[in-house]
Amino acid sequence: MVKILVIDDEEDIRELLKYNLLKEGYEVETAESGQLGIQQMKKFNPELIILDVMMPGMDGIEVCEYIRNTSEYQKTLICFLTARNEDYSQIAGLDAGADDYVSKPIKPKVLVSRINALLRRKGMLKDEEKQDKKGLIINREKYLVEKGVDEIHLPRKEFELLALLASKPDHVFEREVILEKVWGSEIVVGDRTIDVHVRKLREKIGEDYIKTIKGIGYKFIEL
Amino acid sequence: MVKILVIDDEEDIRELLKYNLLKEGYEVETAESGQLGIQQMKKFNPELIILDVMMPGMDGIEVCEYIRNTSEYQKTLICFLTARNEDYSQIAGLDAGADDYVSKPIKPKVLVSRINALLRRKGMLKDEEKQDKKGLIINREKYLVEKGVDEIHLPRKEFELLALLASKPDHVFEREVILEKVWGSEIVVGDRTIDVHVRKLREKIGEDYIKTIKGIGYKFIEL
DNA sequence: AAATTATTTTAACATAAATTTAATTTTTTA
DNA sequence: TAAAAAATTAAATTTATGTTAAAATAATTT
Repeated sequence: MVKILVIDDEEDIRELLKYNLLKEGYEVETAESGQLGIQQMKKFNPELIILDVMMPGMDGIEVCEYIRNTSEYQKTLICFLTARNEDYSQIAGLDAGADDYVSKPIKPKVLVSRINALLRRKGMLKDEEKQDKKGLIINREKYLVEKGVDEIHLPRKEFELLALLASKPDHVFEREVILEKVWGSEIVVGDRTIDVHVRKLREKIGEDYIKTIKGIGYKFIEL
Repeated sequence: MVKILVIDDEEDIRELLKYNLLKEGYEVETAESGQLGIQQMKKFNPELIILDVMMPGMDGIEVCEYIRNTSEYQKTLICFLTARNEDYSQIAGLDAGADDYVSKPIKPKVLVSRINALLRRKGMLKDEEKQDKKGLIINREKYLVEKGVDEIHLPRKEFELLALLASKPDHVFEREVILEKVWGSEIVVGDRTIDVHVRKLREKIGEDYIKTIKGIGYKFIEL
Protein backbone atom coordinates (compact mmCIF):
# COMPACT_ATOMS: atom_id res chain seq x y z
CA MET A 1 0.00 0.00 0.00
CA VAL A 2 1.31 3.42 -0.92
CA LYS A 3 2.07 5.69 2.03
CA ILE A 4 1.58 9.43 1.88
CA LEU A 5 2.60 12.04 4.42
CA VAL A 6 0.81 15.38 4.43
CA ILE A 7 2.66 18.32 5.96
CA ASP A 8 0.60 21.46 6.39
CA ASP A 9 0.05 23.86 9.23
CA GLU A 10 -3.66 24.23 8.58
CA GLU A 11 -5.72 21.55 10.23
CA ASP A 12 -8.55 21.89 7.71
CA ILE A 13 -6.25 21.19 4.80
CA ARG A 14 -4.68 18.22 6.54
CA GLU A 15 -8.08 16.74 7.19
CA LEU A 16 -9.34 17.41 3.69
CA LEU A 17 -6.37 15.73 2.09
CA LYS A 18 -6.33 12.86 4.51
CA TYR A 19 -9.98 12.15 3.94
CA ASN A 20 -9.71 12.18 0.18
CA LEU A 21 -6.52 10.19 -0.02
CA LEU A 22 -7.78 7.57 2.39
CA LYS A 23 -10.88 7.25 0.27
CA GLU A 24 -8.61 6.62 -2.67
CA GLY A 25 -6.98 3.75 -0.84
CA TYR A 26 -3.74 5.33 0.34
CA GLU A 27 -2.22 5.11 3.78
CA VAL A 28 -2.05 8.63 5.11
CA GLU A 29 -0.36 10.38 8.01
CA THR A 30 -0.17 14.08 8.70
CA ALA A 31 2.15 16.52 10.41
CA GLU A 32 1.55 20.14 11.26
CA SER A 33 5.00 21.61 10.79
CA GLY A 34 8.15 21.10 8.81
CA GLN A 35 10.11 19.84 11.79
CA LEU A 36 7.44 17.41 12.88
CA GLY A 37 7.03 16.35 9.26
CA ILE A 38 10.65 15.35 8.99
CA GLN A 39 10.46 13.33 12.20
CA GLN A 40 7.29 11.68 10.95
CA MET A 41 8.89 10.88 7.63
CA LYS A 42 11.69 9.00 9.32
CA LYS A 43 9.25 6.83 11.22
CA PHE A 44 6.57 6.42 8.58
CA ASN A 45 8.79 6.22 5.51
CA PRO A 46 6.24 7.42 2.99
CA GLU A 47 6.53 7.08 -0.76
CA LEU A 48 5.14 10.56 -1.26
CA ILE A 49 5.09 13.73 0.78
CA ILE A 50 2.57 16.48 0.18
CA LEU A 51 4.14 19.64 1.44
CA ASP A 52 2.73 23.08 2.00
CA VAL A 53 5.16 25.70 0.78
CA MET A 54 4.16 28.41 3.18
CA MET A 55 4.37 27.37 6.80
CA PRO A 56 5.57 29.15 9.89
CA GLY A 57 8.94 27.89 11.10
CA MET A 58 10.59 25.63 8.59
CA ASP A 59 8.86 26.23 5.30
CA GLY A 60 8.18 23.77 2.52
CA ILE A 61 11.20 24.68 0.48
CA GLU A 62 13.51 24.10 3.39
CA VAL A 63 11.89 20.77 4.18
CA CYS A 64 12.24 19.78 0.58
CA GLU A 65 15.88 20.71 0.48
CA TYR A 66 16.52 18.80 3.66
CA ILE A 67 14.87 15.72 2.22
CA ARG A 68 16.73 15.96 -1.03
CA ASN A 69 20.00 16.16 0.87
CA THR A 70 19.28 13.13 3.00
CA SER A 71 20.31 10.14 1.01
CA GLU A 72 17.86 7.60 2.44
CA TYR A 73 14.92 9.82 1.51
CA GLN A 74 16.21 11.26 -1.69
CA LYS A 75 13.83 9.19 -3.74
CA THR A 76 10.74 10.14 -1.79
CA LEU A 77 8.33 11.96 -4.05
CA ILE A 78 7.40 15.48 -3.09
CA CYS A 79 4.33 17.38 -4.18
CA PHE A 80 4.05 21.00 -3.21
CA LEU A 81 0.94 22.84 -2.19
CA THR A 82 1.26 26.45 -3.28
CA ALA A 83 -0.94 29.48 -3.00
CA ARG A 84 -2.56 30.42 -6.26
CA ASN A 85 -0.40 32.34 -8.69
CA GLU A 86 2.54 32.07 -6.40
CA ASP A 87 4.76 31.64 -9.38
CA TYR A 88 7.94 32.20 -7.53
CA SER A 89 7.25 29.38 -5.13
CA GLN A 90 6.34 27.08 -7.91
CA ILE A 91 9.61 27.62 -9.61
CA ALA A 92 11.62 27.63 -6.41
CA GLY A 93 9.78 24.51 -5.34
CA LEU A 94 10.46 22.58 -8.47
CA ASP A 95 13.99 23.86 -8.31
CA ALA A 96 14.36 22.62 -4.79
CA GLY A 97 13.46 19.21 -6.10
CA ALA A 98 9.69 18.82 -5.94
CA ASP A 99 8.12 16.36 -8.35
CA ASP A 100 4.84 18.18 -8.81
CA TYR A 101 2.77 20.90 -7.28
CA VAL A 102 -0.90 21.67 -6.83
CA SER A 103 -2.17 25.15 -6.22
CA LYS A 104 -4.63 26.21 -3.61
CA PRO A 105 -7.51 26.44 -3.27
CA ILE A 106 -7.47 22.68 -3.38
CA LYS A 107 -10.03 20.80 -5.37
CA PRO A 108 -10.00 17.29 -4.02
CA LYS A 109 -10.57 15.67 -7.36
CA VAL A 110 -7.75 17.55 -8.99
CA LEU A 111 -5.40 16.77 -6.19
CA VAL A 112 -6.23 13.09 -6.14
CA SER A 113 -5.82 12.75 -9.87
CA ARG A 114 -2.53 14.60 -9.81
CA ILE A 115 -1.28 12.36 -7.02
CA ASN A 116 -2.40 9.27 -8.85
CA ALA A 117 -0.75 10.50 -12.02
CA LEU A 118 2.49 11.32 -10.25
CA LEU A 119 2.69 7.94 -8.57
CA ARG A 120 1.83 6.20 -11.78
CA ARG A 121 4.45 8.16 -13.66
CA LYS A 122 7.03 7.20 -11.13
CA GLY A 123 5.95 3.59 -11.29
CA MET A 124 4.89 3.39 -7.67
CA LEU A 125 1.37 2.42 -8.45
CA LYS A 126 0.54 -1.05 -9.53
CA ASP A 127 -2.69 -0.64 -11.35
CA GLU A 128 -4.26 -3.48 -9.44
CA GLU A 129 -3.65 -1.83 -6.12
CA LYS A 130 -5.98 0.94 -7.06
CA GLN A 131 -8.62 -1.28 -8.55
CA ASP A 132 -10.30 -3.79 -6.24
CA LYS A 133 -12.71 -3.67 -3.36
CA LYS A 134 -15.49 -1.30 -4.07
CA GLY A 135 -16.82 -1.87 -7.56
CA LEU A 136 -19.94 -3.88 -8.07
CA ILE A 137 -20.34 -6.50 -10.73
CA ILE A 138 -23.83 -7.17 -11.92
CA ASN A 139 -24.09 -10.81 -12.78
CA ARG A 140 -27.30 -11.35 -14.69
CA GLU A 141 -26.58 -15.02 -15.29
CA LYS A 142 -26.64 -15.82 -11.62
CA TYR A 143 -28.94 -12.96 -10.76
CA LEU A 144 -26.68 -11.61 -8.13
CA VAL A 145 -24.29 -8.81 -7.47
CA GLU A 146 -20.66 -9.34 -6.65
CA LYS A 147 -19.09 -6.87 -4.30
CA GLY A 148 -15.50 -7.83 -3.83
CA VAL A 149 -15.69 -11.40 -2.61
CA ASP A 150 -19.28 -11.12 -1.44
CA GLU A 151 -22.13 -12.36 -3.52
CA ILE A 152 -25.30 -10.48 -2.86
CA HIS A 153 -28.46 -12.17 -3.91
CA LEU A 154 -31.21 -9.81 -4.92
CA PRO A 155 -34.87 -10.40 -5.61
CA ARG A 156 -36.04 -9.66 -9.09
CA LYS A 157 -37.32 -6.12 -8.78
CA GLU A 158 -34.37 -5.00 -6.80
CA PHE A 159 -32.00 -6.61 -9.24
CA GLU A 160 -33.66 -5.06 -12.25
CA LEU A 161 -33.69 -1.68 -10.64
CA LEU A 162 -30.01 -1.87 -9.80
CA ALA A 163 -29.15 -3.26 -13.22
CA LEU A 164 -30.95 -0.38 -14.86
CA LEU A 165 -29.29 2.28 -12.80
CA ALA A 166 -25.87 0.68 -13.05
CA SER A 167 -26.17 0.29 -16.81
CA LYS A 168 -25.31 3.95 -17.12
CA PRO A 169 -23.32 5.12 -14.18
CA ASP A 170 -23.84 8.78 -13.33
CA HIS A 171 -26.84 9.00 -15.60
CA VAL A 172 -29.92 10.24 -13.86
CA PHE A 173 -32.93 8.02 -14.37
CA GLU A 174 -36.17 9.79 -13.83
CA ARG A 175 -38.74 8.11 -11.67
CA GLU A 176 -41.04 7.76 -14.64
CA VAL A 177 -38.37 6.08 -16.67
CA ILE A 178 -37.57 3.72 -13.84
CA LEU A 179 -41.21 2.80 -13.51
CA GLU A 180 -41.51 2.18 -17.18
CA LYS A 181 -38.35 0.11 -17.51
CA VAL A 182 -38.57 -1.90 -14.33
CA TRP A 183 -42.28 -2.14 -13.76
CA GLY A 184 -43.61 -1.78 -17.29
CA SER A 185 -45.71 0.97 -18.66
CA GLU A 186 -49.12 -0.37 -17.73
CA ILE A 187 -48.50 -1.44 -14.21
CA VAL A 188 -49.24 1.35 -11.84
CA VAL A 189 -47.75 1.22 -8.42
CA GLY A 190 -47.87 3.64 -5.59
CA ASP A 191 -45.66 6.60 -5.09
CA ARG A 192 -43.40 5.06 -2.50
CA THR A 193 -42.65 1.79 -4.24
CA ILE A 194 -39.44 2.93 -5.85
CA ASP A 195 -38.18 4.45 -2.63
CA VAL A 196 -38.73 1.28 -0.73
CA HIS A 197 -36.78 -0.68 -3.29
CA VAL A 198 -34.03 1.85 -3.20
CA ARG A 199 -33.92 1.52 0.55
CA LYS A 200 -33.54 -2.25 0.34
CA LEU A 201 -30.85 -1.94 -2.28
CA ARG A 202 -28.93 0.54 -0.24
CA GLU A 203 -29.16 -1.77 2.74
CA LYS A 204 -27.78 -4.63 0.75
CA ILE A 205 -25.12 -3.12 -1.48
CA GLY A 206 -24.16 -0.11 0.60
CA GLU A 207 -25.59 3.32 1.13
CA ASP A 208 -23.41 5.21 -1.29
CA TYR A 209 -24.00 3.64 -4.65
CA ILE A 210 -27.39 5.10 -5.37
CA LYS A 211 -27.75 8.81 -5.21
CA THR A 212 -31.05 10.64 -5.06
CA ILE A 213 -31.54 13.56 -7.36
CA LYS A 214 -34.44 15.17 -5.70
CA GLY A 215 -37.22 16.14 -8.03
CA ILE A 216 -35.74 14.05 -10.82
CA GLY A 217 -34.84 10.53 -9.92
CA TYR A 218 -31.85 8.41 -9.01
CA LYS A 219 -28.43 7.65 -10.32
CA PHE A 220 -25.85 5.00 -9.74
CA ILE A 221 -22.32 6.09 -9.01
CA GLU A 222 -19.23 3.96 -9.21
CA LEU A 223 -17.16 4.05 -6.10
CA MET B 1 -1.58 3.18 -19.96
CA VAL B 2 -4.75 2.00 -21.61
CA LYS B 3 -4.61 -1.48 -23.10
CA ILE B 4 -6.53 -2.42 -26.20
CA LEU B 5 -7.02 -5.85 -27.70
CA VAL B 6 -7.91 -6.14 -31.37
CA ILE B 7 -9.66 -9.31 -32.46
CA ASP B 8 -10.05 -9.70 -36.21
CA ASP B 9 -9.36 -12.50 -38.62
CA GLU B 10 -7.91 -10.23 -41.29
CA GLU B 11 -4.26 -9.54 -40.80
CA ASP B 12 -4.42 -6.23 -42.68
CA ILE B 13 -7.05 -4.87 -40.39
CA ARG B 14 -5.19 -6.00 -37.30
CA GLU B 15 -2.06 -4.26 -38.49
CA LEU B 16 -3.89 -1.11 -39.52
CA LEU B 17 -5.55 -0.78 -36.14
CA LYS B 18 -2.48 -1.70 -34.19
CA TYR B 19 -0.40 0.85 -36.04
CA ASN B 20 -2.86 3.66 -35.51
CA LEU B 21 -3.64 2.90 -31.91
CA LEU B 22 0.02 2.56 -30.99
CA LYS B 23 0.65 5.91 -32.58
CA GLU B 24 -2.09 7.29 -30.35
CA GLY B 25 -0.28 6.03 -27.30
CA TYR B 26 -2.24 2.90 -26.47
CA GLU B 27 -0.82 -0.47 -25.63
CA VAL B 28 -2.11 -2.86 -28.28
CA GLU B 29 -2.25 -6.60 -28.74
CA THR B 30 -4.04 -8.54 -31.44
CA ALA B 31 -5.65 -11.90 -31.88
CA GLU B 32 -6.84 -13.57 -35.06
CA SER B 33 -9.86 -15.46 -33.83
CA GLY B 34 -12.53 -15.33 -31.19
CA GLN B 35 -11.08 -18.23 -29.22
CA LEU B 36 -7.56 -16.85 -29.29
CA GLY B 37 -8.94 -13.45 -28.44
CA ILE B 38 -10.54 -14.71 -25.28
CA GLN B 39 -7.33 -16.42 -24.21
CA GLN B 40 -5.42 -13.26 -24.94
CA MET B 41 -7.90 -11.17 -22.98
CA LYS B 42 -7.33 -13.27 -19.89
CA LYS B 43 -3.60 -12.74 -20.06
CA PHE B 44 -3.52 -9.17 -21.28
CA ASN B 45 -6.51 -7.82 -19.38
CA PRO B 46 -7.30 -4.97 -21.73
CA GLU B 47 -9.55 -2.04 -20.92
CA LEU B 48 -11.05 -2.18 -24.39
CA ILE B 49 -11.58 -4.86 -26.98
CA ILE B 50 -12.11 -4.08 -30.63
CA LEU B 51 -13.99 -6.98 -32.04
CA ASP B 52 -14.82 -7.93 -35.59
CA VAL B 53 -18.39 -9.12 -35.83
CA MET B 54 -17.89 -11.44 -38.75
CA MET B 55 -15.24 -14.04 -38.17
CA PRO B 56 -15.01 -17.72 -38.98
CA GLY B 57 -15.46 -19.92 -35.96
CA MET B 58 -16.61 -18.02 -32.93
CA ASP B 59 -18.01 -14.75 -34.20
CA GLY B 60 -17.92 -11.35 -32.53
CA ILE B 61 -21.36 -11.59 -31.04
CA GLU B 62 -20.51 -14.85 -29.35
CA VAL B 63 -17.25 -13.48 -28.02
CA CYS B 64 -19.08 -10.47 -26.72
CA GLU B 65 -21.68 -12.55 -24.98
CA TYR B 66 -19.01 -14.69 -23.45
CA ILE B 67 -17.25 -11.63 -22.10
CA ARG B 68 -20.40 -10.08 -20.76
CA ASN B 69 -21.20 -13.25 -18.90
CA THR B 70 -17.77 -13.54 -17.35
CA SER B 71 -17.92 -11.43 -14.31
CA GLU B 72 -14.25 -10.46 -14.10
CA TYR B 73 -14.42 -8.99 -17.56
CA GLN B 74 -17.88 -7.53 -17.45
CA LYS B 75 -16.61 -4.02 -17.38
CA THR B 76 -14.24 -4.40 -20.30
CA LEU B 77 -15.32 -2.08 -23.06
CA ILE B 78 -16.22 -3.61 -26.37
CA CYS B 79 -16.27 -1.87 -29.71
CA PHE B 80 -17.58 -3.79 -32.69
CA LEU B 81 -16.28 -3.66 -36.21
CA THR B 82 -19.15 -4.26 -38.57
CA ALA B 83 -19.47 -4.44 -42.33
CA ARG B 84 -21.13 -1.43 -43.86
CA ASN B 85 -24.88 -1.27 -43.57
CA GLU B 86 -24.92 -4.47 -41.64
CA ASP B 87 -27.76 -3.12 -39.61
CA TYR B 88 -28.67 -6.37 -38.04
CA SER B 89 -25.23 -6.82 -36.61
CA GLN B 90 -25.23 -3.37 -35.22
CA ILE B 91 -28.38 -3.95 -33.35
CA ALA B 92 -27.49 -7.45 -32.29
CA GLY B 93 -24.08 -6.22 -31.27
CA LEU B 94 -25.27 -3.44 -29.07
CA ASP B 95 -27.82 -5.83 -27.71
CA ALA B 96 -25.14 -8.33 -26.86
CA GLY B 97 -23.55 -5.62 -24.80
CA ALA B 98 -21.14 -3.71 -27.02
CA ASP B 99 -20.35 -0.16 -26.01
CA ASP B 100 -19.87 1.19 -29.49
CA TYR B 101 -19.30 0.06 -33.05
CA VAL B 102 -17.44 1.28 -36.07
CA SER B 103 -18.33 0.18 -39.58
CA LYS B 104 -15.97 -0.98 -42.24
CA PRO B 105 -14.31 0.17 -44.34
CA ILE B 106 -12.26 1.61 -41.52
CA LYS B 107 -11.01 5.13 -41.62
CA PRO B 108 -8.20 5.25 -39.13
CA LYS B 109 -8.99 8.77 -37.98
CA VAL B 110 -12.62 7.98 -37.38
CA LEU B 111 -11.78 4.84 -35.51
CA VAL B 112 -9.20 6.51 -33.30
CA SER B 113 -11.48 9.35 -32.42
CA ARG B 114 -14.33 6.98 -31.63
CA ILE B 115 -12.06 4.96 -29.40
CA ASN B 116 -10.81 8.08 -27.67
CA ALA B 117 -14.34 9.28 -27.18
CA LEU B 118 -15.51 5.96 -25.83
CA LEU B 119 -12.68 5.74 -23.36
CA ARG B 120 -13.18 9.30 -22.30
CA ARG B 121 -16.88 8.71 -21.84
CA LYS B 122 -16.17 5.76 -19.64
CA GLY B 123 -13.63 7.74 -17.68
CA MET B 124 -10.71 5.51 -18.60
CA LEU B 125 -8.75 8.30 -20.18
CA LYS B 126 -6.57 10.55 -18.17
CA ASP B 127 -7.54 14.16 -18.40
CA GLU B 128 -5.02 15.32 -15.89
CA GLU B 129 -4.22 18.40 -17.82
CA LYS B 130 -7.61 20.01 -17.94
CA GLN B 131 -7.18 21.87 -14.66
CA ASP B 132 -8.71 25.28 -14.13
CA LYS B 133 -11.04 25.97 -16.95
CA LYS B 134 -13.71 28.52 -16.49
CA GLY B 135 -16.38 27.42 -18.90
CA LEU B 136 -19.43 25.69 -17.56
CA ILE B 137 -20.90 22.58 -19.02
CA ILE B 138 -24.55 22.02 -18.34
CA ASN B 139 -24.92 18.28 -18.18
CA ARG B 140 -28.58 17.45 -18.19
CA GLU B 141 -27.98 13.73 -18.41
CA LYS B 142 -26.17 13.73 -15.10
CA TYR B 143 -28.15 16.70 -13.88
CA LEU B 144 -25.14 18.65 -12.84
CA VAL B 145 -22.90 21.44 -13.95
CA GLU B 146 -19.25 20.84 -14.70
CA LYS B 147 -16.90 23.67 -13.95
CA GLY B 148 -13.45 22.51 -14.87
CA VAL B 149 -13.03 19.36 -12.87
CA ASP B 150 -15.66 20.26 -10.32
CA GLU B 151 -19.10 18.85 -10.49
CA ILE B 152 -21.74 21.13 -9.08
CA HIS B 153 -25.05 19.62 -8.10
CA LEU B 154 -28.01 21.91 -8.39
CA PRO B 155 -31.57 21.50 -7.23
CA ARG B 156 -34.19 21.45 -9.91
CA LYS B 157 -35.28 25.05 -10.14
CA GLU B 158 -31.74 26.31 -9.99
CA PHE B 159 -30.65 23.87 -12.65
CA GLU B 160 -33.52 24.73 -14.95
CA LEU B 161 -32.95 28.42 -14.48
CA LEU B 162 -29.28 28.11 -15.29
CA ALA B 163 -29.97 25.82 -18.21
CA LEU B 164 -32.38 28.37 -19.62
CA LEU B 165 -30.05 31.31 -19.27
CA ALA B 166 -27.04 29.39 -20.52
CA SER B 167 -28.96 28.11 -23.51
CA LYS B 168 -28.44 31.49 -25.14
CA PRO B 169 -25.36 33.15 -23.79
CA ASP B 170 -25.53 36.93 -23.81
CA HIS B 171 -29.24 36.89 -24.54
CA VAL B 172 -31.31 38.78 -22.03
CA PHE B 173 -34.19 36.79 -20.61
CA GLU B 174 -36.94 38.92 -19.21
CA ARG B 175 -38.25 38.07 -15.81
CA GLU B 176 -41.61 37.17 -17.28
CA VAL B 177 -40.05 34.82 -19.75
CA ILE B 178 -38.01 33.17 -17.03
CA LEU B 179 -41.10 32.71 -14.93
CA GLU B 180 -42.97 31.19 -17.79
CA LYS B 181 -40.22 28.83 -18.88
CA VAL B 182 -38.97 27.71 -15.52
CA TRP B 183 -42.04 27.99 -13.37
CA GLY B 184 -44.80 27.51 -15.91
CA SER B 185 -47.37 29.99 -16.98
CA GLU B 186 -50.01 29.30 -14.38
CA ILE B 187 -47.88 29.08 -11.30
CA VAL B 188 -47.55 32.46 -9.75
CA VAL B 189 -44.75 33.09 -7.34
CA GLY B 190 -43.67 36.18 -5.57
CA ASP B 191 -41.54 38.90 -6.99
CA ARG B 192 -38.35 37.96 -5.25
CA THR B 193 -38.29 34.30 -6.06
CA ILE B 194 -36.15 34.62 -9.13
CA ASP B 195 -33.66 36.82 -7.32
CA VAL B 196 -33.23 34.28 -4.60
CA HIS B 197 -32.54 31.56 -7.11
CA VAL B 198 -30.07 33.75 -8.90
CA ARG B 199 -28.31 34.36 -5.61
CA LYS B 200 -27.96 30.66 -4.94
CA LEU B 201 -26.72 30.03 -8.44
CA ARG B 202 -24.13 32.74 -8.16
CA GLU B 203 -22.97 31.28 -4.89
CA LYS B 204 -22.55 27.88 -6.42
CA ILE B 205 -21.18 28.55 -9.88
CA GLY B 206 -19.46 31.87 -9.28
CA GLU B 207 -20.61 35.44 -9.13
CA ASP B 208 -19.78 36.46 -12.66
CA TYR B 209 -21.75 34.16 -14.89
CA ILE B 210 -25.16 35.72 -14.46
CA LYS B 211 -25.51 39.40 -15.13
CA THR B 212 -28.46 41.48 -14.03
CA ILE B 213 -30.04 43.76 -16.57
CA LYS B 214 -31.97 46.05 -14.33
CA GLY B 215 -35.54 46.61 -15.29
CA ILE B 216 -35.42 43.75 -17.77
CA GLY B 217 -34.03 40.49 -16.54
CA TYR B 218 -30.86 38.43 -16.55
CA LYS B 219 -28.36 37.07 -18.95
CA PHE B 220 -25.72 34.41 -18.86
CA ILE B 221 -22.25 35.31 -20.04
CA GLU B 222 -19.48 32.96 -20.99
CA LEU B 223 -16.23 33.58 -19.24
C1' DA C 1 -53.77 -27.93 -1.61
C1' DA C 2 -52.29 -25.94 2.60
C1' DA C 3 -48.68 -23.98 4.85
C1' DT C 4 -44.60 -21.60 4.81
C1' DT C 5 -41.55 -18.32 3.11
C1' DA C 6 -40.01 -14.71 0.16
C1' DT C 7 -41.11 -10.74 -2.38
C1' DT C 8 -43.62 -6.75 -3.48
C1' DT C 9 -46.69 -3.08 -2.48
C1' DT C 10 -49.22 0.06 0.41
C1' DA C 11 -49.93 3.33 3.86
C1' DA C 12 -48.82 6.39 7.50
C1' DC C 13 -45.74 9.25 9.32
C1' DA C 14 -40.98 11.46 9.70
C1' DT C 15 -37.33 13.96 7.77
C1' DA C 16 -34.69 16.68 4.98
C1' DA C 17 -34.23 19.36 1.06
C1' DA C 18 -36.03 22.62 -2.03
C1' DT C 19 -38.65 26.50 -2.66
C1' DT C 20 -41.00 30.58 -1.49
C1' DT C 21 -42.11 34.47 1.31
C1' DA C 22 -41.31 38.39 3.85
C1' DA C 23 -38.66 41.89 5.88
C1' DT C 24 -34.72 44.68 5.18
C1' DT C 25 -30.85 46.68 2.80
C1' DT C 26 -28.37 48.01 -1.16
C1' DT C 27 -27.87 49.50 -5.79
C1' DT C 28 -29.27 51.77 -9.86
C1' DT C 29 -31.19 55.35 -12.54
C1' DA C 30 -34.14 59.11 -13.71
C1' DT D 1 -31.64 62.20 -4.05
C1' DA D 2 -35.88 59.93 -4.28
C1' DA D 3 -38.14 56.10 -6.36
C1' DA D 4 -37.83 51.74 -8.25
C1' DA D 5 -35.60 47.52 -8.84
C1' DA D 6 -32.85 44.14 -7.22
C1' DA D 7 -29.94 41.92 -3.57
C1' DT D 8 -29.75 39.73 0.60
C1' DT D 9 -31.01 37.11 4.58
C1' DA D 10 -33.43 34.21 7.45
C1' DA D 11 -37.52 32.09 8.41
C1' DA D 12 -41.65 29.76 6.86
C1' DT D 13 -43.61 26.66 3.97
C1' DT D 14 -44.12 23.20 0.81
C1' DT D 15 -42.76 19.08 -1.44
C1' DA D 16 -40.19 14.94 -2.35
C1' DT D 17 -38.25 11.40 -0.48
C1' DG D 18 -36.99 8.38 3.56
C1' DT D 19 -38.49 5.03 6.71
C1' DT D 20 -41.05 1.50 8.91
C1' DA D 21 -44.20 -1.92 9.56
C1' DA D 22 -47.82 -4.30 8.04
C1' DA D 23 -50.73 -6.07 4.27
C1' DA D 24 -51.08 -8.25 -0.12
C1' DT D 25 -49.02 -11.24 -3.63
C1' DA D 26 -46.30 -14.68 -5.36
C1' DA D 27 -43.43 -18.51 -5.07
C1' DT D 28 -41.94 -22.76 -2.64
C1' DT D 29 -42.24 -26.52 0.18
C1' DT D 30 -44.58 -30.07 2.62
